Amino acid sequence: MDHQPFISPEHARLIRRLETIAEVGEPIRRQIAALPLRIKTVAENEDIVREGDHPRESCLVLDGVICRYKLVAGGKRQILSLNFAGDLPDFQSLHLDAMDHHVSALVPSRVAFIPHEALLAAIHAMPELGDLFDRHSLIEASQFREWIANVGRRSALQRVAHIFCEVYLRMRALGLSSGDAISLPLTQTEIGDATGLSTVHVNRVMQELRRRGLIASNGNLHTFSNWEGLREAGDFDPLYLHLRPEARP
Amino acid sequence: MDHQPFISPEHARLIRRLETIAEVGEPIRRQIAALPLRIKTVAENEDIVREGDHPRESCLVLDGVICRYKLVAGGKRQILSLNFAGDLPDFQSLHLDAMDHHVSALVPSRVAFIPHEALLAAIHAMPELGDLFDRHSLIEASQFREWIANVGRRSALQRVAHIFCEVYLRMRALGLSSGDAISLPLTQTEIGDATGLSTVHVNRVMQELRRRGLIASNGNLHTFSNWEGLREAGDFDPLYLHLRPEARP
DNA sequence: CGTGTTATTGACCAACATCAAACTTAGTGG
DNA sequence: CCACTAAGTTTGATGTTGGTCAATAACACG
Repeated sequence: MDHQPFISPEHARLIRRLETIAEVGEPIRRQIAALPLRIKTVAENEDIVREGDHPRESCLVLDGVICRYKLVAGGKRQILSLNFAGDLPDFQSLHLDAMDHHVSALVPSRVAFIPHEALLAAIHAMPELGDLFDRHSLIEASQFREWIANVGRRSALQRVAHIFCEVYLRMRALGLSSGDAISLPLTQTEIGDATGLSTVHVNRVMQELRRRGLIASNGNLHTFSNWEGLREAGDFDPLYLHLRPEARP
Repeated sequence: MDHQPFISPEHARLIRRLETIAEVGEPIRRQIAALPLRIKTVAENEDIVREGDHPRESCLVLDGVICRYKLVAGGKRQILSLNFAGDLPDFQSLHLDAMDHHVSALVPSRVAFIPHEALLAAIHAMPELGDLFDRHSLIEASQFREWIANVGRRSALQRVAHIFCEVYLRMRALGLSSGDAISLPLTQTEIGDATGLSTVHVNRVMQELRRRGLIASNGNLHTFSNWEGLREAGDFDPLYLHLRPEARP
């Protein structure tokens, strides 16, 4: 009879992440635990992968905050996603040869690279793992869709409130929250790049959110004591995150 | 020795679509050709799938123009994608139980429904088909990312030019263009819903694009005789479409 | 302490939204 | 064939959200 295999804290990050969206059985855990990881520390604002690259490994976030972004004519930046421990921000490179965006660290972070061939072998050996990654990718696409609606059709205040709602729920599902608070080291410029707003306007919106008692910020610690109010202000419906019932609010 | 299997025009749509992003070998064609299709005609503005639904089949576009959209607080609509013959606008429902957006027809269209169990069986029988669908889904996610940047960080004129560039290249890859022109029955309100702009402003931007000689519209027929100019005006780089070399400009 | 980054403020401005009306076009039924 | 209608386009006037610029304040860190 098999005993419990050793699972490193790094592999555990990925397992925990996948558990937020589906049940992860023992055989899959084992398969994941056997993936080779090349661990790397990245500095603040260091690009991990750049647009046009042809990566041969995918990146797993271990600690810190990673973002994906694009630059448009005129040098303006659009952040496409925020990623935390367990996320796979360039899983796509497994099936697409060229990167269509950059991946970078917003704060000093730790990531692990998993060779594509190891991922393919693991998926081949256990198709259920492939299903899990499929689900992961499709949920990510769902998050992108919500962001299109967010920057396309919501007011500045709604956009900022919405992004805080999303990040709060996702971090909570990953066990990265403390009660109704999260530690999120984002500058107002970065919030603007994620919501399509200017830094100055983000500042004014944040003040308004604080004034309304929807967000209390103390440095990087953001507290949401009036979740229902924030949810409403941000026109937020968590359906699109497709979280498992266990990971939902 | 095997003879060529019969491939219906409906199945051929899907094969042609997949050929725009990867090589599709004979065994895969056969697998696709065996998929059961339930064909349906849909009226203009008819919802094919609604947010919250739990579909048990995925929808293949055969003819017409389909869009996905979300509604935000205040009733404003954001179009998330435009889909043409061969597209699978709710392939995701294969792995995600609840729809997080609506799918609807912008003009009278024809679609086919493929039962999830048939898709799963086909993928199980031929994992390469699964890889192909994975690639399809990941490219779709890439398009969503580009749309985030489009509505988030580009000017009105850039947004509209960009969307025409994308649609032109995609339709051309599918064989739906006639030289440097496409027939695209979109109202200016719909263009606004796709770009996060008001109808009135879309009208003014379209006039400017015509004035500059970048788009010539005659009813639904849009001609792009100055592709390079349009590309530049829209800050458009086709990399994110991940088209096969054969399908590129 | 000095230095660099981030947050905040105020003044001003531009892009785009909104509102309302006129115009065009494509059916549609008598 | 011709009103009649509905949908879409276009125009003008006006309003608002959010951008830009520039300066100051608050922090963090060596």
